[in-house]
Amino acid sequence: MATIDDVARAAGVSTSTVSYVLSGKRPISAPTRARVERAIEKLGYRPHAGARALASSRTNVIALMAPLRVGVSVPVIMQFVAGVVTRARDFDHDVLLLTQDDVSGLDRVTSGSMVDALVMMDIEADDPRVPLVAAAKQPTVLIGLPQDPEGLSCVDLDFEAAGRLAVRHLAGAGHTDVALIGSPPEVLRRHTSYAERMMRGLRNQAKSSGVTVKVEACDSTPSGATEAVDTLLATAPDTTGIIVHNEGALPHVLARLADRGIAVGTDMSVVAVCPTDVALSQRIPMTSIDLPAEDIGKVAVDMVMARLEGEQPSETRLLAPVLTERASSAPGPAGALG
Amino acid sequence: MATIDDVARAAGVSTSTVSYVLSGKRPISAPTRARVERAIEKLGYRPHAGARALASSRTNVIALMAPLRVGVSVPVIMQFVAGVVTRARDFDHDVLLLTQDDVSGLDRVTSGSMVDALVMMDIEADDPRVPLVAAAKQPTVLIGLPQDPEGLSCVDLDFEAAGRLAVRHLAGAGHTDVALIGSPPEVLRRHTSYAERMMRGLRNQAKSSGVTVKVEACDSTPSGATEAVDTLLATAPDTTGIIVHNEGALPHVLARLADRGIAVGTDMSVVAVCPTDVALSQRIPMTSIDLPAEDIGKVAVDMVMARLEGEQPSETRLLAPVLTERASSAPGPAGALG
DNA sequence: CTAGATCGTCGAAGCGTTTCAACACGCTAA
DNA sequence: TTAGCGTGTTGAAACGCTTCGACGATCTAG
Repeated sequence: MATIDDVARAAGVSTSTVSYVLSGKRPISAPTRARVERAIEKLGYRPHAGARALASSRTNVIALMAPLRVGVSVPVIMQFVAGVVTRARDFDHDVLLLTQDDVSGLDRVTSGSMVDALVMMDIEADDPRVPLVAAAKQPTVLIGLPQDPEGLSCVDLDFEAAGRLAVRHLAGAGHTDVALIGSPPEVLRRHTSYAERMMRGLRNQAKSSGVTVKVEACDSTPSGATEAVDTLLATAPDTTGIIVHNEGALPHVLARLADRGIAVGTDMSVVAVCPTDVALSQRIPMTSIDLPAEDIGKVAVDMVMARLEGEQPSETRLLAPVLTERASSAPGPAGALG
Repeated sequence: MATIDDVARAAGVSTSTVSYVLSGKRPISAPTRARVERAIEKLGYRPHAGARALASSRTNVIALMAPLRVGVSVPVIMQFVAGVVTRARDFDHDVLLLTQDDVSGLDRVTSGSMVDALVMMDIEADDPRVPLVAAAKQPTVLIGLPQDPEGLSCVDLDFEAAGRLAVRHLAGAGHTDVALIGSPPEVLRRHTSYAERMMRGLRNQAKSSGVTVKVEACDSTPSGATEAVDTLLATAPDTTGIIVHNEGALPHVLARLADRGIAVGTDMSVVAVCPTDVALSQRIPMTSIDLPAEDIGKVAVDMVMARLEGEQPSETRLLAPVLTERASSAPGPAGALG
């Protein structure tokens, strides 16, 4: 492999000149720059990442910690990851992938100066990783909200607004008895922030819209979904609007409704909270509040890069929810009000 | 951050002694080792990854190129990735994630010495990336088979054997008219190796088992699946056994069969080729040939590490398929033969 | 015409490791 | 007694880059 000295020799300049051509940190005359660039081209020169990191304390790599296992919906994770990786490239950075459970990896990559910054997904209310990254010298952005986001950068969908929006949509269409089929019980038990924020928005809006709202936890399995639907219809038989905030369960919820002879979009309005492509790949196109996973990933990178460049203060950004009406929802018993 | 020199000073030894304690490449007496380890502990010392990479030409990072976008099934990708990342950790390596379309990333990470080795997923018959990695100084393992695997390390499920196994299962249960609902047309058009290997196995076994086999390409969408099922039943109405090799379409294939009043597991036997968890999360538990994505990812890492350590020759490993019988298949018109 | 900026380039000192050659020491064998 | 050996440790030279201070040369203002 050619080194920067080889390039310098070939171009008849000093090592530092080549470096400055590469980094643009000092002005270089056009002819010199051209000579250097030609030499780089001819030798197929690539700077050695390790040497660069050593000299500059910059690796041009960011760490992404993602839940590669159970729990969160797989398509959502993939979209986050895709968003992070592609946006990182826009900033000339690569992505080192860490698994959620590899907590020691945090120390490894931060103390070992393997990365310039971190992005962590799937933050829980009382996440053990949060104190670790708060102590690290690298800036971090969390996707999701911990209990106390003080001094941390966070980004997420505004689930509270999403809850309100979903209820407002159904209430506006004349539904008076609505329900949420939500996250699995263990997610609720961990007080995961997005589930709680969703419910808060839901309940507040229900109160002010004058509708009732029943909440069912739901495992992301066929049987979990069946059970949730059956329990719901047994305990709240007047329900005509359902909000599903659980991508894994969604197809099975729809299947169970169909099995029971309930026509979604006619007898029952269903609003899903999920990525658009998931909403569109159900048995009927779902009215949905988009979970813009890829966008959130991109915003996370934007934020972490901003903190890397200038000394931006930490901030929390909650993305406004957008509801798109499709075939799964329709006016309810009281008719459209809006 | 403490450096190796700080540790040496604190322990009253030379820098190189600390290095040898860390690497174990030279014998160090027990008392000295203990002093050094105590100093490391006390100072919270972590070697600087860049400095290490520069001096040793080893980064302890491997690159993983994964299709983060359309096409291949998302759960499968995630499982590959999870397998690669967890196994890499067993070898004290981290994973740098590259997207499939970032072809220039190959040059960046190899020429820039950012990684020690590469793993590439979703290889196509005539993949433009293959010549690039063949020229790189880092060893590479491909998940999937290119046209000509000469001199390359590859690993994949033995799809040809899987095709045979699926037909043997159905034929053995007395089915005489079977069908494949397979990959999307564009995948077939690219002559993607796994699809072709599957069909080859299927056809060979059909011939020797004396059953007919009809093949339908199928988009991974609700409408694509509906269309495939309808066409199949129109052109081959005697079909009693279907092999589905398309996870995205699987739920919609089952839904369409149900809509047409065909009872899967009774009127129609269906064998899926997909990860076990996908097989289990359908409306009924599917008889399936497991696509052991996580295992394949792990094997890929094992292979690439072997090539990194010793100078192992390249090899191709095809994992034997395993069929698990569940509720979606049953004896056919001719009764069980086995 | 000169003092001072400005521009373009250079030399050299790091950055924090690994690793090679060398060496001191206590053994064993002759 | 000494030559030779293995063991444990050291000093110093890389590794390939960035960046700081310095220095001519050229331009500008007074």
